[in-house]
Amino acid sequence: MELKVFNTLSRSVEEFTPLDPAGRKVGMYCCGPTVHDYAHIGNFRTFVFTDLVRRYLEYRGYEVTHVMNITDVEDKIIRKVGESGETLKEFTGRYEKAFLEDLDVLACLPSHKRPRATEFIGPIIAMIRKLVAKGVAYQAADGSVYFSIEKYRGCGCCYGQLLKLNFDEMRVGDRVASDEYEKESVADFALWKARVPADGDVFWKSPWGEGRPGWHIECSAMSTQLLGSSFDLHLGGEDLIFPHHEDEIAQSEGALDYGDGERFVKYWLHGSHLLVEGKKMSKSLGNFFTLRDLLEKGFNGREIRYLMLSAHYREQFNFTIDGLHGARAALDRLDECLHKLGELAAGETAEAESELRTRFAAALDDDLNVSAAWGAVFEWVREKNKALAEGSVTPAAAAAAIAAWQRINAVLGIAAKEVSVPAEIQALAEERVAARKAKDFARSDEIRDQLAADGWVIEDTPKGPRVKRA
RNA sequence: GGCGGGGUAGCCAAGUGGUAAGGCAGAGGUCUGCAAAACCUCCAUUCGUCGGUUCGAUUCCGUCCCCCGCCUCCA
Repeated sequence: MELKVFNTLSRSVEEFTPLDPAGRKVGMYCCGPTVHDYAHIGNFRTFVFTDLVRRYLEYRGYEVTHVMNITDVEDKIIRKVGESGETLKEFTGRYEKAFLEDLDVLACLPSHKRPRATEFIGPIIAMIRKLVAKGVAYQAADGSVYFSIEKYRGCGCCYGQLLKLNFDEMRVGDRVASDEYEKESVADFALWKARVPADGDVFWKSPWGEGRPGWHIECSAMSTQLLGSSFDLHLGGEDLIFPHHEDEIAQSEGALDYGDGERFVKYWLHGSHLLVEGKKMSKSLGNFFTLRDLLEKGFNGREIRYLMLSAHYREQFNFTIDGLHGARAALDRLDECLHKLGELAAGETAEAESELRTRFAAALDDDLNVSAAWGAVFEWVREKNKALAEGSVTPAAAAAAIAAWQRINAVLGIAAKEVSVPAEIQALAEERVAARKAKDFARSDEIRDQLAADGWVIEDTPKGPRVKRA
């Protein structure tokens, strides 16, 4: 089976074939966060999605170079820096650190490269220079440099690759007063923003005077610098399709020289947004959550990751607190099965059994159908549980099952953390065994309540008691 | 207004021109001193509406209703 993905460029599912003639190396760029606040779970759905893509490519044997940028200069950041009295670096550094911690909580693998916009001012300026030299960018009376869509189109280039655009029907001016800029056309976008007093100390020198980069240009400059002028995959949230990604294409294909059939990015993948309790997240509705909010409610990263991975990435997903409870229950069931298999395998090793892996890969090959992949996992759990209950699993078979699980969990990334039982808890459990033997049920129930109060659940199995974290 | 994505059991969510994965919740059972937990079994004659094509449609086409996203710096 071949891996197939939905490419926004063609609006269809296509077979994934890397640009690398050897078919091995894959370059993947993801639009990272703007570090001006703690990221919310909507942001993280996208990052969990990109993590799934990266992990599955690696599972399939590709050598992935994963780049995720940090946008550390932008309007909101500049405003907040001005209010906070901190330097740009202090301010963005704090949120960048928090973001990376959050990614780790969600078991998202760190990208191989993590460029910051402020560290690529040189390449950004170089790219703008090329655009100006080619005549598709111009400096306006306000000192800023803009990309001219009309001139770009005039060169035979296509603006509107990711979506159908109809400028006549667009509602211009809803968000940005069109007279705020001195652009030749409202459709044009800023490459370099001239310094204004409100920018404070945040500015760089450029051939067009002091200022700072526009938003879209950083991604074009960083991605092509780090992955080459053409690379395989570019991912992000669906809202970035327009204008951000469309503008990235325009800038890159406008500035760099591409041969016949060559283009900036081969596959564009976009993740849909999530709703929270059926509504778009908003602070006024009280359904706006950062990852940290959910952790404070007592949920953990794997539960949140599991929930985010329960729906297909191109479907809008309804994230609910109820769903998180469901995620916990589902993971408990999986953990239970793996625990039993692990006990039975007792350190034996074996080749991974193939059926689970086959079904799992078939599901993910189909445009990353992770829901179907989970279906395969849980059917496997039921089969294993049944066999375990019948006593028909050999230690070698258990080891083969565990090995298969470990292989697919390299993609899913939701392995349970080993929990060690403290000595005093273990001692209480043993005391309860003695009490039960002596038919002192009052005492044994008392111990059970005590353990429960300490956050431990005791299970009486045919092989004796088992203590678990509640 | 333009463009796009959806409506599948109480909830979440896959999927298919041939009769509906999976998870949660719920019900029954096994186990247990009683429980809990765990495990097993069951749980959509039906896929928003009304038509059409077809031997057969939830799946294709058309209509209507509803929800959601983007439309210039929001993942």
